[in-house]
Amino acid sequence: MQETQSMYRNVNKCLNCKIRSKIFCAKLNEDCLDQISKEVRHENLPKGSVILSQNDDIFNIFNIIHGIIKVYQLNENGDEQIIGFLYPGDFFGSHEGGRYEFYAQSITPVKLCKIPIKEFKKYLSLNKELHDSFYVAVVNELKLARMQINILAKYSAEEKVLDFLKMISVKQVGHGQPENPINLQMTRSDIANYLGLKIETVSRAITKLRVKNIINVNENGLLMLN
Amino acid sequence: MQETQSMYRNVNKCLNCKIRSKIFCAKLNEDCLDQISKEVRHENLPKGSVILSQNDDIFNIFNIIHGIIKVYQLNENGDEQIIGFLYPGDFFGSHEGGRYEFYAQSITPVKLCKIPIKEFKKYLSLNKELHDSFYVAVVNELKLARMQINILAKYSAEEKVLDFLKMISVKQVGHGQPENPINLQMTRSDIANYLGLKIETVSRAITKLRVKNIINVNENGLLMLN
DNA sequence: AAATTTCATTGATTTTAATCAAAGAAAGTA
DNA sequence: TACTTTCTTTGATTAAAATCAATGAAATTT
Repeated sequence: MQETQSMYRNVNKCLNCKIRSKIFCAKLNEDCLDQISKEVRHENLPKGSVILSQNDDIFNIFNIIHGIIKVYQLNENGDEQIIGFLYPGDFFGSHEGGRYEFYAQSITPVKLCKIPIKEFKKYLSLNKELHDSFYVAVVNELKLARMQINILAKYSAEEKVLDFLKMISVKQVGHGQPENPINLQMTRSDIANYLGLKIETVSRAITKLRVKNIINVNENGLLMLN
Repeated sequence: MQETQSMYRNVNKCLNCKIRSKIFCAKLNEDCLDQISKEVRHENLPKGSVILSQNDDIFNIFNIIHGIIKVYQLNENGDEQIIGFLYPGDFFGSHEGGRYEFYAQSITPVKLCKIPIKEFKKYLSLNKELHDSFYVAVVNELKLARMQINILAKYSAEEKVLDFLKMISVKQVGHGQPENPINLQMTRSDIANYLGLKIETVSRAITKLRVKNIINVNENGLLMLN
């Protein structure tokens, strides 16, 4: 009896999942969802939580239900290098080689869906569509990485910062939010790191863009692209 | 009779391929190699040839048999942004979405193995290992892209150039050559572009590294990492 | 081989971003 | 609420890379 209750609760977790249509779980039929919902755990974590670390063994993959995560690597000097920001509907943690390739840390409070990789791999090998959606996910990561390369290679700080703001705006739209205002949840320090700049330079670039009326600040202090 | 001759010639092309063990073709059995060798074409191209262009429909995928290729995108200002250099044994041209994601241009004379994607896809769907090796290839591209991000985000030109030289050295070793001397087939302009610097800055950085004895120039004028 | 073009290095100057420093704003804690 | 800490902006100065310019070296063409 208790088992049945628990089952139903779990089925609901996946069947009623708000981000399911956006993620690879959209490829799973009801039977699969039924089974896998027993394995997934929802986790609520405060801002600043390190969810996974580079080189750790992979035990779980994660979907972001809400909140924002920054993804970074440590370079050979031990310095953090941010390589991306993840939003609701994004997933992370799957890699060839069995070890995580980066650190993932929440920059807002987050709600995550945590799936044990061991259980999940069973469905991967059975479901070609599901398998393909992982391939597409990596291809997408590659596109984002190359977008970052194109931004980093720009010569002026102003261009880099403007491109960054546009990128976040586009990301927002992709996650069902309006393109303006730009919800910069990350700190200036995170932006600077992502762009290969110093925080003062980012701050001054934003000021210059405002003076040039390329962006402006709305009544709530949020940035707007003009 | 002529048909048979032609067949044998083609079989030999793949069976005797020098880079086969390094690439996805290693996953094909003799039967497959036999069949596919009828479809592949070898192409010898001079330095400076544009092999494929961003947004073109994908008709072929390519393996590099020898020579070096630069891969670049055009940014929104129409400027070239180099996102990688490819060496013998590297393959390129496969993408989700049916269109090439970048330009590929030879920076030395090259010999390529050209495989029609339409024919090749038949084997892909039948051979899981082959399919997986494509996934691994994308994951590898992603690793390289993130390596470039880590280099681009560095604050000093000297660090960027040194990291670049080390990267090329490691690439050489991965392709069976010694780590020294460093065979920089690309121009200073290409290096500068890859690193988000100007050619004069690259040149000066190399001079500084030499003065500091971090690198030196051998009798043939080639760079050596100390 | 000579001429031309492309590529690489170095110098002088200008522009830009980093650094150092301080103050103001926002967020978190007692 | 007051206090503390963190984050952001702005100013002054320094350091680094871009730009402008010229020369030298290498590769390509005739």
